[in-house]
Amino acid sequence: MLEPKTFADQHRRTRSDHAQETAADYVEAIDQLHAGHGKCRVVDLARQFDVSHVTVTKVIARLKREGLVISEPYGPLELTDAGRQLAAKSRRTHEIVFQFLRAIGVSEKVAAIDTEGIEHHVSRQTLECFRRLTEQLQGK
Amino acid sequence: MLEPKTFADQHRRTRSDHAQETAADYVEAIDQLHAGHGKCRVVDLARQFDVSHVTVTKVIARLKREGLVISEPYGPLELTDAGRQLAAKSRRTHEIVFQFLRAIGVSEKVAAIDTEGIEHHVSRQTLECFRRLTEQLQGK
DNA sequence: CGATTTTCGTAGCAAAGGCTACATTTTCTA
DNA sequence: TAGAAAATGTAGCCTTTGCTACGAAAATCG
Repeated sequence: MLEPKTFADQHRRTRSDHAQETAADYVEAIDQLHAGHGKCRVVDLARQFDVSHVTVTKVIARLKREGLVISEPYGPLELTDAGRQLAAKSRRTHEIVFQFLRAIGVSEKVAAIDTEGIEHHVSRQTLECFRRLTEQLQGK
Repeated sequence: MLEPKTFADQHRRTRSDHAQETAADYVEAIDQLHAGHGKCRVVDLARQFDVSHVTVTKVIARLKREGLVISEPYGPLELTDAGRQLAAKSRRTHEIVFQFLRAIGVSEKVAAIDTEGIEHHVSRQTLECFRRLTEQLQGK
């Protein structure tokens, strides 16, 4: 066990999962850009996240090390199976949180922003409560 | 400009406010430890956040530079007025989020954890929706 | 085809927040 | 009060995620 990532421990969660959040954001974006233009380039992500292409390159390098992304020099970015799985999971969570915020009365614009921040910090249990309440509120 | 700029604007927020989140967490903790034992020491924060005392020292050094904390060598940590204000605001937000999660059915344990993650990403508008819905659900 | 523009890679720097190891100061206790 | 224990400080290193600057590769345009 190289990394003691025992997330069973409770207090550790809020701190150092930042890299994991970034990973989720990136694969989600790659997935969506793929669905849109059919391909994803470094410069697309740079524009989307409003960072320099260098920052994107560095994050992508890490995601490649972690087996989430594949690409060749000057080539488009592709997700691995693991990358696609993470993207799908992120997208589902994102959607549940967003719909929940809309359902409780948050405006579309603000909900879009807050979802970005919240989605990485919602446990399975809370997510289920979100989904249930969204149904209830919509069922009215 | 192929992509709408709103995306970039949204992501800018989720990215680099980490230092501000840390500041809020720290002053909140300092405030609560103060309320508890009457004083707060580096080692208390180290235990609370489960990091080394060195990490705490470094964060505190930043918070001192930013005028949120005051302390003398080997002395206890004190909040400035600005620090207390931030702590109070953080505590209010924390409480609203926590009570909201409890109200929608999240267990106390999980709510405590998720609140830590969520509280820094909730806009004023969303917070107001949380508060309103909590009232409604409790009013039943 | 050549030239320009766009995209990408690399080098090097900074800030935050992690760590260990070791020195120092305070505090506790025998 | 002397010595041990606890707390704090300092030095030095790492990783992530930012940046600018500059050069190389690809794509586009004339």
